[in-house]
Amino acid sequence: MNVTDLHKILNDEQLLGVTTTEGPVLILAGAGSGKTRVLTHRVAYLIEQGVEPWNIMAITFTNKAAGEMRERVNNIVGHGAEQVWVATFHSSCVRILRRFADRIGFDTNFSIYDADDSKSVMKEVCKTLNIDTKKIKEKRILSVISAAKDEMINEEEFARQNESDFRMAPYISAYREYQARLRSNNAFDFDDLILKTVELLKYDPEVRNFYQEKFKYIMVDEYQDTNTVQFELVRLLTGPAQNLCVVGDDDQSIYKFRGANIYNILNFEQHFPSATVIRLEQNYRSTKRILEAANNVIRNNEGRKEKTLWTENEEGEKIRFKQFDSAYEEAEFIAMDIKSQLRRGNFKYDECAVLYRTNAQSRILEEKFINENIPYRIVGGVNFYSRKEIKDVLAYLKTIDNGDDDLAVQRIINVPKRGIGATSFGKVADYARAEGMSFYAALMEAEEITSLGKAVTKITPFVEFIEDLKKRQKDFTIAELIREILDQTGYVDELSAEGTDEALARIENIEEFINKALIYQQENEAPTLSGFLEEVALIADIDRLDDDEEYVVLMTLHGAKGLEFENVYMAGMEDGLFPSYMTITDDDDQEMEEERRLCYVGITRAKQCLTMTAAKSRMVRGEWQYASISRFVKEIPKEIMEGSVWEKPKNDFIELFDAAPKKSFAEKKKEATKPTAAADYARLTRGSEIKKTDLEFGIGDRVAHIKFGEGTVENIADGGRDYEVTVNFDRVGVKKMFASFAKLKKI
DNA sequence: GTTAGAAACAATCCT
DNA sequence: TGTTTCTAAC
Repeated sequence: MNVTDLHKILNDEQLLGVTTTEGPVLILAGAGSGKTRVLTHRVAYLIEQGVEPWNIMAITFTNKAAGEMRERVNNIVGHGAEQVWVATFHSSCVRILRRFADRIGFDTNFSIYDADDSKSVMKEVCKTLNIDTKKIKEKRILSVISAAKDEMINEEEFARQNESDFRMAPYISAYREYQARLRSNNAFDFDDLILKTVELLKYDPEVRNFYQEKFKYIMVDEYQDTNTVQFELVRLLTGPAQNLCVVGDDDQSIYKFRGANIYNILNFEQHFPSATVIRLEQNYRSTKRILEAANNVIRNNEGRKEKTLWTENEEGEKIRFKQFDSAYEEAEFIAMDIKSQLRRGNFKYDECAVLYRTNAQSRILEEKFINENIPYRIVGGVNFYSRKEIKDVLAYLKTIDNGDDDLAVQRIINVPKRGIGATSFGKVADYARAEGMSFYAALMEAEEITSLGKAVTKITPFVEFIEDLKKRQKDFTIAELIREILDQTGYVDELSAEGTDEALARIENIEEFINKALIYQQENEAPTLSGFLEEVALIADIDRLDDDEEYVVLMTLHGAKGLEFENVYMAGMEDGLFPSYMTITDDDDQEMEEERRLCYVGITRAKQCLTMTAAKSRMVRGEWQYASISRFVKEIPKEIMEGSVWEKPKNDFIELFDAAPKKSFAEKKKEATKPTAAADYARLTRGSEIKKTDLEFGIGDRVAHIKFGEGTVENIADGGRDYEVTVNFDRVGVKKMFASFAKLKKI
C-alpha cells in the first residue's frame, strides 16, 4: 500500500505517525483516536519499505493487545508478520532471560512467582529474620521492595541508601533475604523479570549488542504507563539509530501506584531532543456528548499536555445519571436496564459493560445478573490461575519442571494428605538449610535425616512418584501429564467424594485448566512444560476475554483501559468510593488527578450510550456506609445530562418481567426476599423520589424483617426523603436501613 | 496430624 | 461481609 492509498484510510496526523519511521517519535494519541490503527499500519509500512519483520519490536500492555495487534498486522501484511516481535514487557523479558539467564547466575528453566508466591516467600523470610509481622506486614515490605525495583534499586543499593535510617533495617535485611531465596529457588518475581533483564543488558555488552542489532525499530504502546525500569529497558534495547516510536496519552495515565512515571511521556522530548511529536485529537469512537463529558472532566486537571478531543460523530444521547438508595437497587437497575436495552434491540449483551472502581462491587452485580439470567463475565477479582485447585496442580508441574522451586514442592508435599505434617516438614527444611541444598534435594535423601524416624516411609513414595513422572515426562503431553498427576494422587476423586457445589466447581476449573493445556499444545510448534508454565504465569485477567461470545463484561475501570463498548455503565459514582476515600483524605492533589484520569478513561470507553449510577448507601465490610454523589459527576455540564428522573422504557417492561428468571445457584432465600418484579420496577423508577410514608412503628417497638427476622427498633432518624431506621435484630444484631424498602412489619 | 469452629482482621487499582 | 489465621479437641 503506497502513501496515496494510506491517505484514503488515515487522516493527516495518522499518516504522519505511520510514515515517520526514522528517529524518535512521540505520538500523543487521545482516547479513540485510532492509535492501534496507526501502530499496525506502521508495522506494515515498515515491512513494505524493506525492513525485515524480525527487526521490528512492538511492546504492548496486555497479551490481549499484543494478540490483536498481531492479528491486524497479519491481515494487512500477508506473510512475515509472525516474525515481528509483538509482546508485553514481561513476556519480552522472559524470552530474553530464557536465553541468557545463565549469564546472571540463574538456570534458564527458572520459575516465575506471582503475588501469592512472593507473599509466601516473604512470610518465610520474616520468620527467619524474626520480623514481627504484627508491626510490619509482609505486604508492606513487599510493596517497599517492589517500589524500589520499579526505580531500579536492587538490594545492595537499597541498603546503601537507607543504612542511616534505623527504621529501615528490617526492610534492608528482608530485601536481601528475599532476593537470596528467589535465587536459590531459581525464581523471578514479576518485578525481577524486568529489573534483571535491565541488569543483564547493562552489564553484558554482548547481549546488549545482540538485541540492539536485532531490534532496529521499536514501538511502545500505552507509553504513559511505563515506569522507570521499563523506560530503561526500552532505552537499552534502542540502538544508536534511535528508531523508537512511543504512543500514549498522558490523560490516561492510571498506574502511578504501580510505579508508572508520568514524566516518561511528559519529558520524552527532553530525553530524545530530536523527537518528532504527533498529536491525534480526532476521536472516532464516541458521540459528541460523551466526548464533551470527558473533556469537561479532564480539564480540571493541572499537570497535563493541553489538548481537546473532537469528533465528527453524531450528537448522541444525553449522559444518564441516577442515584439509588442502596447498592442493591443500583445493581438491579443496571441488570434490568441491560435487559431492556436488549429487548428493544438497542444493544446486544456483548456491547454492554459495567465498570466500577473496586472489585468488591462486582459481587452484588453478579448476584443480580444471575437473578435476571443475563450472561456475564467478570474480569479480575480472583484470577483463575490463583484458585487453590489450579495452584495445586501448577505446583506439581513446577516441581517436575524446576526441582529447585521450594515453594512449589512445599505446597504439594502434603496435598493430598500424606501424613507429612509440620514436624517432619520442619526437620526436612532444617536439614536442607544446614546442607545448603534445596528442599526437594533434602527429600531425596530423607534416609539420611535421622531425626525423621518413621516419617521417612511417608516421604519416599512421594519422591518416587515425582521422579517417576520426571522420567516419563517426555512420553506425555502436558494435558496427559496433568491427568496422570490427578489419577495417581486421587485429587479429583477426593473432590467428587466431597460432592459439595464448591468441590464440583473446583473439578470444573481443573477440567478447564486441562483444556488450556490442550490449547497451548495445539497452538505452539514446540510446546514445553516451561513454556506452558510461563504463559500461565503471565496471563492477565483481561487476556481471557473472548470477543466472540455474547456476554456483558463486568470489570474495574483500570481493566477497561484500551477497550470500547457501545453501552457503558459506570457504577458506584460516589465520593469515598470514586474518588476513593484515600484520595480524598490525602492532601496530595496528584492522587486526585489520577482518579480523575481514571474517570476520563471510563467515560471514553463508551461509544453510544453512557450511564452513571450511584448509591446513597452500601454495605462495606459488614457496615453500612453513606456517600454523596461523586464530584466527577458534578463536573459534567447539566445540559448534556439526563438527571435523576428515569424515563420508563416504553411499554416493554411488563413483557420484560414475564420471562421468569431461571433459578440458578442464587439461593431461594434471596428469592423469598425479592418483591414482585413489577413492584421492583416501580421502586426503581421511583428512585430518589421516594415519599416519606408514615411509619407504623416507633422506637422501642418490636418489628419483623423478611430476612433478618425479629428485632427491636432502637432509633429512627429523619433522612430527608426517607426515614433511616436502626434495628437491633435478635439473630443478626444492629442494622441500619431505610424504611421505604426495608418493609419492616410491626409485631 | 487433622479438623472444625472461633477469633481476628480487612482499605482501591495490577503484571 | 468474607476471608484468613489461631486454638482446641479429636
